[in-house]
Amino acid sequence: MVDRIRRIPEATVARLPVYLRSLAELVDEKIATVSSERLAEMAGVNAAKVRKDLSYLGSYGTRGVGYDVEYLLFQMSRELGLTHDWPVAIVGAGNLGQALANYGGFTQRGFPVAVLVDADASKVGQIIHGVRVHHIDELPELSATLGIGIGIIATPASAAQDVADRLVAAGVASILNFAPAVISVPDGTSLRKVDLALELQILSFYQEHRDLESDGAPPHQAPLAPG
Amino acid sequence: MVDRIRRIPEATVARLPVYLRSLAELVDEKIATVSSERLAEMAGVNAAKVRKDLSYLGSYGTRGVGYDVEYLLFQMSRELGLTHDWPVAIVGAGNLGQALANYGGFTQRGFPVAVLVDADASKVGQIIHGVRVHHIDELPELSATLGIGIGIIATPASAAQDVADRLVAAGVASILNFAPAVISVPDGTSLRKVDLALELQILSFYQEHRDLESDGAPPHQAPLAPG
DNA sequence: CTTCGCTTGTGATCATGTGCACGACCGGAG
DNA sequence: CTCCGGTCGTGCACATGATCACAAGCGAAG
Repeated sequence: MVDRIRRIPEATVARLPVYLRSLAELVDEKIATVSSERLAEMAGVNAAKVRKDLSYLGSYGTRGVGYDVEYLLFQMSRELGLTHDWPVAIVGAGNLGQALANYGGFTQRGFPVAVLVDADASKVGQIIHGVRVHHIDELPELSATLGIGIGIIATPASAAQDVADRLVAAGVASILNFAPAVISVPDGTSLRKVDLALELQILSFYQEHRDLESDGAPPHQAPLAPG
Repeated sequence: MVDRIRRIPEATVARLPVYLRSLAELVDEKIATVSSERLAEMAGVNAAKVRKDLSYLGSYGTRGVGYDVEYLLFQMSRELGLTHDWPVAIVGAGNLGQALANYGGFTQRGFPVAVLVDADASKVGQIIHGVRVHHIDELPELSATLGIGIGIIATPASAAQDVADRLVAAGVASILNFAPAVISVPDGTSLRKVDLALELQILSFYQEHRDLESDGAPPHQAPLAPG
């Protein structure tokens, strides 16, 4: 592979964080090197896939030995852009928004909740888990001042598209959407979604079909998220 | 297509709930028929994909006209197993578990939270949003009595695999995992995961690479979840 | 220096998913 | 009855992703 022509496949990108977490566990256990096979087991994937995925990052392994855990962890963090913090803005200070602000896992993993934003003036000024609620009209200034890199949409579905537009207008190029709605963003903006009801409905489908197909057909395999 | 040989592709299954939501909107707007093109726009996908996806359910469209909204909605609900409720058990009554129990969207969409379960005896007996907390050892009886179809893991990562094993042992064949850990389940059990930190890290990757590649390379397209 | 066991990196193959293009078919107009 | 605009259903080609299998390369032992 030539040096800088590594366009990393989307499917691989989605797995890198899983490897990262596995590597972090290995560091905790003071394990210095790891084989693709062991890493595959920890990440719940196939060993060949691990090797191919890691090869997109560069040739960081040693044949006959494996991968140096700390070095690989560092390289992967660098590739994922986790060597610095990404301040996050949560839009929507309702149930979900508050719960997300309360969830400590974000800050701990380099995504500090810098600000909560809501359209409801009566919520502005409240402090939730140490984070102040601002009015959504302040988004552009807040984004610039706080260096917001990622916006999280935690509003009702009806407001989601408008909020997405405002985030884009405020210069936020990465959006995580929790609202049960399809939203569209311009090219150059990344959008991912988390939809709980959707996940449950997918589970429902497979369960229902397991129940129905009690005749000879082979059982469904456990289907995992598309990434 | 012969009558009952419709093995629906995984990618299609993941899109069905999105179509379902779009159809529900159309019903609200009293719209009787819809073309694949319109539905595609609402669901944020390609029209040909819509037609192919829907064709797996059967030939429910009319050439020159489109799809009957209500009829298609009914057929899709049936296929997804949404004609009856799926009682859900949430394992872990901490921050996340309580937030999930509070989230009304589940019950509303046919997934009532039947019970909260925790290993901490001091939490047992509490009522959270109308749902009583039981001890995790009671899982088998609860599962049978309440007809639990789906288990939601909302525990710390360290407990996730053990909880999954207990759910499977209690006869729960569909699991939604919120814990940031890879867990494995036997064949015949469906497993899906929701990992917030992972989503943020994926966004971080693309943002970092947009920032870096300010030279001639074409911009990344907004990457959506693999389904 | 040579051999040997082990593990990586990757070419090749197969499976799955996407998108186009077009024939099949419907309903309405004349 | 025939024509015609419109939309579905699907065969086909292409893109992406998963898996296999194996040569290349490393380190240790003798």
